[in-house]
Amino acid sequence: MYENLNDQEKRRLEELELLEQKGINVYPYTFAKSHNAKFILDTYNDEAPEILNDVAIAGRIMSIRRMGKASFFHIQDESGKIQIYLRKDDIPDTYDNLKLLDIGDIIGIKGYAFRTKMGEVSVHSKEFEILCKSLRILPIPKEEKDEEGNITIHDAFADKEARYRKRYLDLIVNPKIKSTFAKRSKVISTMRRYFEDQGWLEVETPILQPIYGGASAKPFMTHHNALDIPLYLRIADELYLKRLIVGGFEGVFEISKNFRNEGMDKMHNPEFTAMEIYVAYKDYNWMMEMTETLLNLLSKTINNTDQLEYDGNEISLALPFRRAKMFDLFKEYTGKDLLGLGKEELQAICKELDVQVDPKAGVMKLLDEIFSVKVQPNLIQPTFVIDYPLEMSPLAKKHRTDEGLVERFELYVSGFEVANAFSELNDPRDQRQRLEEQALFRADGDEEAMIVDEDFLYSLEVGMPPTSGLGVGIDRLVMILTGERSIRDVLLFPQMKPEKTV
RNA sequence: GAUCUAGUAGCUCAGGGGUAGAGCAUUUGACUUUUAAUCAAAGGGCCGUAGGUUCAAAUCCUACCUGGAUCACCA
Repeated sequence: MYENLNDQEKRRLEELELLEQKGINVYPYTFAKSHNAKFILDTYNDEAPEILNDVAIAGRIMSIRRMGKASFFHIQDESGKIQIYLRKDDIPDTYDNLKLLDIGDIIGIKGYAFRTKMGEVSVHSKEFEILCKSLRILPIPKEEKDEEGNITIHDAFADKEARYRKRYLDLIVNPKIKSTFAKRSKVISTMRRYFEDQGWLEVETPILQPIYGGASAKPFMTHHNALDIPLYLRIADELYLKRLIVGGFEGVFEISKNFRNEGMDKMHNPEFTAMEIYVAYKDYNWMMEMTETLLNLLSKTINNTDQLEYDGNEISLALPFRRAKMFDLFKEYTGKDLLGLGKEELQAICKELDVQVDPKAGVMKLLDEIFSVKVQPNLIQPTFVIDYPLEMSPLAKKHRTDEGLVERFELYVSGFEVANAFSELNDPRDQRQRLEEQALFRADGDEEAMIVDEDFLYSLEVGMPPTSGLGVGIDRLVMILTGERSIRDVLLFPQMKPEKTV
């Protein structure tokens, strides 16, 4: 049954069997915890230790120091670590069973809190109970505390591959990362509550879609056996959420996974969490205010401040955020007015600016390239980039005054995109024309161009009120708010190449 | 996809053609307020995988596998 065990693991299995031979249930059903570690450490009072005279705590053994007839363990629960003290005099019948415990086992302790001679608040155990035996070895680091209380970690479990593949080990031995995921959870719950408070409705739309759309991306494909049809995993929620605005909801949002069959790097995971929201009778100006208010709220809720540090930069999420027209930013960072320029002119400018481009690239691609290289890295402080060229944005409404542009913004923080929003295109004639253009790009070999979705067009023909929509990349937002540089560090289980044993 | 770089004990790493190394972890013994506990002794390895060069390969060469970094692709 267990064949590839090393000597340490075999010994643990033997210990488990020994405990069972003594009639001990190594995997019992419950344990009545009364406190967690942090509570005891926070509330222990040398003047009145009796208030913690009767505590029951449980956790995973993280260190063992046996001293003959007395032992010190550290156990770790969700809140943190606490030391426990066990003495043969207190538990003469079971003390020897401690020898059959290892780092990684989970135990329950009943006893009282006290402070040791060395000054550490601990729990003096009157009873202990095994709650789970661990058969595998944890990569436990050693912590050294100097006289000022500074902790130095030795032999940290730092191998990124191992940490991502075995996240449970990472969480056990690097408990600090828990706070990243607690913050992630709080970002989502705060956002959800904010939207609900405005009266907007959280909805769920299909992940399996016969026609995918709402973004320029390559999809994952699957197959439904009973219907014998291909289905695609969604790349965006947009087209379904807009149908709901057509249906009469005036504010809908969805927080969900999207899937894109593209490259992976520290900004991209094949599945990622997006929040999309659509609000009727609003435009992108209103949406900018909502977005900056939301981000400011999130930062204050998660980090208690609207200031943050990311990638060595001090970033202020104080209101309002900067708004800058895309073509003004081009002027600012390249010194050139690119508005209305053709392909040859842009190619010449790329050469002059030393921006490498594909010779086949069209006007949009050239603009995009110049933007990514010359403008984007400068957008450290939160900046709404507004008013994009029409061809870049097939679902956005034409600008009310500027020919050739659409009412769109993208929010950049620390040089990367966090949010994307439009005044949504609701003229069905214009929408049909734009999607048909996409179909031409597609026929021309652009795998990411959008597909004509007749039912979506039908819904616009039924009529969608003026609407503004926003999409936020939750993973990137969490990166910003937690200071993490890689998307893998804000995903509990990032996608990895399968391990091959060749 | 390209380039660079890494893979050696459970963990963190050293070794760079000639007997496989350290610290921690583990085992045994001592120790009833220790805390990187300490002291004494012991066990533990397909040196990522497969080929090649060589009298001899963890070490040199080639390919592959799996990471990391940078770039490319990509909202």
